[in-house]
Amino acid sequence: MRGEPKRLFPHPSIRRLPSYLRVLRQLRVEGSQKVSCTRIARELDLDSTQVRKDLALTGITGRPRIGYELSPLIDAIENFLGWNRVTDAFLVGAGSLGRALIGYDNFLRCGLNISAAFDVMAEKIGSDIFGRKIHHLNDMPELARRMGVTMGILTVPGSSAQAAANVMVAAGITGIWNFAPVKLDLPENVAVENVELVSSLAVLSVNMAGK
Amino acid sequence: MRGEPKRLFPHPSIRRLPSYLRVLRQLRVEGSQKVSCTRIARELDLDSTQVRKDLALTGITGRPRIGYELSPLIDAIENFLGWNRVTDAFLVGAGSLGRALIGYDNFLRCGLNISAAFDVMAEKIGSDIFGRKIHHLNDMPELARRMGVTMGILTVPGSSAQAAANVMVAAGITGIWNFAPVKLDLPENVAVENVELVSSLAVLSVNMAGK
DNA sequence: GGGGATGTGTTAATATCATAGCAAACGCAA
DNA sequence: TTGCGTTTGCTATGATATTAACACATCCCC
Repeated sequence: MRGEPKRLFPHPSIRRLPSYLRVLRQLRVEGSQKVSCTRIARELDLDSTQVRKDLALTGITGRPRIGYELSPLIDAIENFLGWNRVTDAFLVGAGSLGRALIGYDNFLRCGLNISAAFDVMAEKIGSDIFGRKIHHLNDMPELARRMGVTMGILTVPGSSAQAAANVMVAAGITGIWNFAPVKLDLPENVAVENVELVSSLAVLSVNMAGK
Repeated sequence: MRGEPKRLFPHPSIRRLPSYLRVLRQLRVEGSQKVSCTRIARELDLDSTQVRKDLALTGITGRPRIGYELSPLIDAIENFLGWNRVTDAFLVGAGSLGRALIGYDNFLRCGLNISAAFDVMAEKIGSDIFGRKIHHLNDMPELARRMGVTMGILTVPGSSAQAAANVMVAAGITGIWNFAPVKLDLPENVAVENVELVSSLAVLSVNMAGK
């Protein structure tokens, strides 16, 4: 038996939505006002039926022979993902990966604002990365409470990930974006999304070997 | 119709193998000499049957009531993934993400050695990151040929990703680990693995919203 | 030695996801 | 207005992946 008993929406679909958003925004910049699934599918090398199904679960509806109106569609996807509002997040682990994520301006389009960073190394505390202050991890509970932050990004080494996650949970974090190569042990009510870079590398490795 | 017609091994299984490897190495450090699927499954919150099946495709075999011998199992997985040998790779895009990847020592355990970096910004050329020289992208073909490098890591902004990828292909790269939020248009014989960070964020977003 | 507990390997069943097929909706051109 | 081609939305088929079921092998304890 696994963690989540039922899934409301298919994971693969959710993972594809951001790429749809990308091409839709691009098309809008280019001046389009409507778009067909066929077009999106061609752009991303997917099946058009699949695109249609994915879009359907955002609740939007298209018109035969026309397709979808671009702006409402973009709004629908953003709304579905909760990216139409800005979500503040705290980053834990001000190493080079953390620095890279803070500087990654693409997240703004996803409604993600990394409002502060945390670490435990004394020499880092007080300095800042791209304008975000680095605080001591111990100050997180108070700051999270005061600023109402519930999302955390974990970019510490694997060896200290669980300990850091514990502090985050104690601070009231309910969603952790975990970049550490560790299976975190967390309460039921905390959502986790693991970014396993090496898993991705593994796929590339076997694909290259198979050619 | 999609790109790859047939897949030799199930993707989900391949993606899980590195986490098994992590657990197994940890157990070895702790002094174990054998391990059961049940144990691994518990450690990672998976189904034991699934673990057994995944391990089976590396070709190794266990013994009832005993489990698997640790070291041969680790070797089998590493061998399956091609991580028992060092693979040199070139990194394109010496921004903060590129820097983070170069400094990520975990890749050594995956047989990945980022041997040089490339960029197009004049002020970066000639300097180095963690001991890796930054060359001009135009020098890549010659260096790739000379050093026999066939794997590339793409960490440039989306807007310049396709152009950079074209240079990589021309340089003889046959596998691209793509961190740019773009669907690359590449020849048939080049393997790509896309790391879509925002897809991962999307999943976290809807999971948090659903709690 | 002889149960019992545990763990593998395999086959079968289920759930999930992707793909194909088709009718109805609609704009466009004649 | 009428026929044609396109595109949606739905249904059903097929592929893949996960979970369950079970027979057999091995060790431990008695």
